[in-house]
Amino acid sequence: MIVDDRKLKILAAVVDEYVRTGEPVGSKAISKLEHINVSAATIRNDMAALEQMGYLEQPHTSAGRVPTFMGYRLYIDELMTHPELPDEEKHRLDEMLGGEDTPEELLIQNAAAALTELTQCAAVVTNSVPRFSVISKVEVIPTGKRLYVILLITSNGSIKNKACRLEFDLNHEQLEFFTHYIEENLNGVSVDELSEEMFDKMVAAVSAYMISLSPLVKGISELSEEMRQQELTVTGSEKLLSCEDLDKMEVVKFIEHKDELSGFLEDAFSGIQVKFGSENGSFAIGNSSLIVSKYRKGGKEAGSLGVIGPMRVDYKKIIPYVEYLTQKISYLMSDDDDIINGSPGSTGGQP
Amino acid sequence: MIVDDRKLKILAAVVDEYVRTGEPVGSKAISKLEHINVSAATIRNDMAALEQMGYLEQPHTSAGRVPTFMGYRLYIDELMTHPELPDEEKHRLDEMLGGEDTPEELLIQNAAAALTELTQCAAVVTNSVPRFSVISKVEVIPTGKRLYVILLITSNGSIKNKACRLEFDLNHEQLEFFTHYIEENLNGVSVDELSEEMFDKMVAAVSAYMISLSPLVKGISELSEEMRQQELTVTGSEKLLSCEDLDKMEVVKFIEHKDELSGFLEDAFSGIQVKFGSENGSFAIGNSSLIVSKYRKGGKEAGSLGVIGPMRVDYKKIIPYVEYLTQKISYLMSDDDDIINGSPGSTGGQP
DNA sequence: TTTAGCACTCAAAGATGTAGAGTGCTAAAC
DNA sequence: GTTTAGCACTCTACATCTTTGAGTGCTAAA
Repeated sequence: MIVDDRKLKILAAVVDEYVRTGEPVGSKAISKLEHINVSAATIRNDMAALEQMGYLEQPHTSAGRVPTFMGYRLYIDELMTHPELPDEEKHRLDEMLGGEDTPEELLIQNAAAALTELTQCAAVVTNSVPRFSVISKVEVIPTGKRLYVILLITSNGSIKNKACRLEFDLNHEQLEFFTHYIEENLNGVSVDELSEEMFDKMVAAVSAYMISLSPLVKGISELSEEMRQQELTVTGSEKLLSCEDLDKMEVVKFIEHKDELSGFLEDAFSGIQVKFGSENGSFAIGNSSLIVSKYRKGGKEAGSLGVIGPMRVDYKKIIPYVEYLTQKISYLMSDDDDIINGSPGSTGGQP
Repeated sequence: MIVDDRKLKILAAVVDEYVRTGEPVGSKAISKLEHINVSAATIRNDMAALEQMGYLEQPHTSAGRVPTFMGYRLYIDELMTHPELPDEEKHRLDEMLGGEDTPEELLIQNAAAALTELTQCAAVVTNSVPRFSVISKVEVIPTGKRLYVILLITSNGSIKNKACRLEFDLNHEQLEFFTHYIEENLNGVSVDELSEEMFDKMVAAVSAYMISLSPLVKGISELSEEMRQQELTVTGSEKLLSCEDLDKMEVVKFIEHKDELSGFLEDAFSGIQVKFGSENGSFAIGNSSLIVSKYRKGGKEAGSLGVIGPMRVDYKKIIPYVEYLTQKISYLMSDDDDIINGSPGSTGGQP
């Protein structure tokens, strides 16, 4: 079976029409399109061929054709025309994102809100994980009887704290020793490098000096674990429920277990990706489609952003949105970066 | 129209049956109940009267009757029998909550988990707001060029932090002055007492010394605002999605905007409360019912805990659960109180 | 005041019929 | 060889009709 140009053109036309109308499309409808110059009968023959090759299918004998997910795949990867977003749309998105001084968190939230509104689908975003930022400061502050607060600050400005109860109170000298030890071992280490073993070694080292210090190390370890954690947010999931193409039960299950998506997003390659619900296990809304891209921060991949909708979704419209937002956010974040980085080495002015 | 005892008895029976079966209940079904000794025809007359008074309604002419929300209201407030929870159930709940040394946070979480499991509805809890705890420590830590982290700790152990950028770097003396000033003005002040004016006065005071300190005061003000904020957690919301009586779209919207409930919970009176989704604007899942109660800490109302389910829910079962958990948590928290309070005055061991 | 009986109503579910869209196949035209 | 027109065929969606059963309201008797 030869896949000639005309067949591909017809496949593309079927996808476009189906996306537009939501109804199975027949040979007649295609033949009426401006850019198609063959009769309905010819199209019928080609459609039968495309069906045999697995790109189209018929819901029932006397219905038009619907793209299979192989058909969509071919369309997206090879056939789709990919227009640049017009300037006015870009400005609109810029406004929705917020200006240069918008905090990172809000930037991501705004992107999600914009995607939900513009695409009428659910948006999925992950926050920027500070993978390549380094520990810039660790403080241990006494706050009460045997009660201490650990404070962890990284070069990208994220701050975490945790209360910690020890078995004995530390005297000035012990606290000094511990702070000094931690500073030497952790300052400048990237969040991603921090490993279980590293902390085990540290526990061993400080225990030799004083056993009751080890809860502090454990606390720091937990904090760094928290920092590495990426949070996944899905907004506008109600749009999926009002979508006829999707099984409500599956949507509900997905909403309940959206965290499972997170591993999948991390594994993805860079650049824009389109995955169908049926193509993998963990993200299993049948008939659904996930369009994501990774944004960067300071040149490194930091998080993902995209859209979940029915497979029958306007890829021509959505892909440019996701692409532009990714670029813009990457740009805005890299811009911020050096302002926040400050002078991470400084442990500055304690009285 | 007279509302005699028999009519009330019949209303109660209709609610009970409807809660049990989920189907509109007819006169025949009621007449078969053990404690009802009149014929179906009599019941029909009474039901017609109850319908006219607005307590019952018919989905269509030849169907049985369903309680209106006025009917539920009357049932809950006046008719329902209210059994004491049997001891074995109490013990079961006690175990699910955890022992006396369970931290407050966990206590609340466990209560939510218990409610979800026992009622097969969503549970809603708010954390114990540190309204009456006092500021025990404020620190300002330099972390980079013109970059400072403010740390706020209260007597009940909650910790908040915030990054803050100044226009100039502070020298040792300025930082000392500021820390000292804040300590004098805020230590021992209860979180609830902190007011806008108080901070305005402080800004004025420190500005006289150095204008660039005011962002720090503003930061502290924002942190204290955050502290006063109550966090609302909804667990088991998936139960609502698998509930036929509720509109899935509304449920999903509620899950995404659950924060809106928080204001509503704060306004509630003490004691157990039952509110229907249709009875107020901000909590708008049609046909839903919210059963909440406030727990106390040290004699003062500290937070809420309860259940969200369909209006057709087993009030006889759920209300005792919520009531008992509220009492138990109030008891456990008042017990804990002095352990956690520690030594709030101490600003301890800075080198 | 309560009850039995009966005619009435209505929704849900099944049966039947029709219209229309779309197909595959064949034979003729290019 | 490829494309097209024509035609019989298939199947769904929709509308209409019928049946069934649960439940009611009303009336007259207990």
